[in-house]
Amino acid sequence: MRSTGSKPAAENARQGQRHKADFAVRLRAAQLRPTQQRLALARLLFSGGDRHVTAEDLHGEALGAGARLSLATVYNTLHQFTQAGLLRQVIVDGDKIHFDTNTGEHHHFYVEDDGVLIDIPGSDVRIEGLPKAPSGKEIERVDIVVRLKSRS
Amino acid sequence: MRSTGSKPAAENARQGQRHKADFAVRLRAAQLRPTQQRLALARLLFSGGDRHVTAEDLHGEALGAGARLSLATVYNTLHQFTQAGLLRQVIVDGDKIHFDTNTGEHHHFYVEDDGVLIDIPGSDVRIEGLPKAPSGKEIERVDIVVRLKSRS
DNA sequence: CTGTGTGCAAACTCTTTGCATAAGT
DNA sequence: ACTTATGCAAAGAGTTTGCACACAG
Repeated sequence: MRSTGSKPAAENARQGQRHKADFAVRLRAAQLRPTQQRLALARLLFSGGDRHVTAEDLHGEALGAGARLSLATVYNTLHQFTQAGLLRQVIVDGDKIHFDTNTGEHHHFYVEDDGVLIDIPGSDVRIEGLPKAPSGKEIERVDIVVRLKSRS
Repeated sequence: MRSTGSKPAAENARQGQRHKADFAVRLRAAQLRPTQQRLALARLLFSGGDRHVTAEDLHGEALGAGARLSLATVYNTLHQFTQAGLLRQVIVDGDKIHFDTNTGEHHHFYVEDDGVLIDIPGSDVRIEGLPKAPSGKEIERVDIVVRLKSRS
């Protein structure tokens, strides 16, 4: 992971107000009204580095941060964000859907014991010998999940 | 089914019944009693080539084939088979668990439109540049899922 | 016989949905 | 004002579980 689109700290520091506005602009660009709930979730999701959350995680976090929203809204919002390309879903277990703020090409370690996801930069990994898609189909995405267990 | 009396091992050697006996032996090796239901499912799963099924699929198939068993038993059996190493789970969508009769190293195409899985032989594929597992963890398995969509 | 497996239905988890209310523009 | 989101609670899908009965050894 190099200089991939990360903004220099200077730009962020330039204008204190800009942060909030950024999220609003970003939401608007996705044709989503910047409501309080969506802004709160966007702030939690996109303020720091890349994150992996489940709906429940994020709901709890939002409540803890003082936001007032329902789990249903979190689900709705996560799906809207996903559809808008701000998030991506990661399927690793049958139980929960994980949402990933890193929408670039990359893969995952999955720690089965505690359900934690860890990014593997896509640039590091090369896959060879993959057959091409059956006729009539095209490859939408290639996901690699490296399942980890604690060493005993 | 047929003889209510004792089934001497000699019957296993009988040619005509060899198939069935094979399944019974296989189940027994996994410390699973070869009950009617388990035999019926084993027959459906392992008679032909490799298969991918969901619990509901298999239940419907079994009923269609004249077996009399409940969905709960199918779930129980699939998990027992999985634990015994006869099957393996494939997680590709959050909705259903797919069970794969191919327990060897291989990967999958996943056709998102209709939920169909297609094997990719593991021998064909090579992955390079994968970071090694974080300390304290070890790699249990590497799964590749190639998601396909219909070309428009 | 004795213990294990099965069936049934209820319980459970995660996720989605419908509709009245609230908020955004 | 007019439109779009939200909250709530109920519904929904897939899967699991508890217990009485049935079957395999």
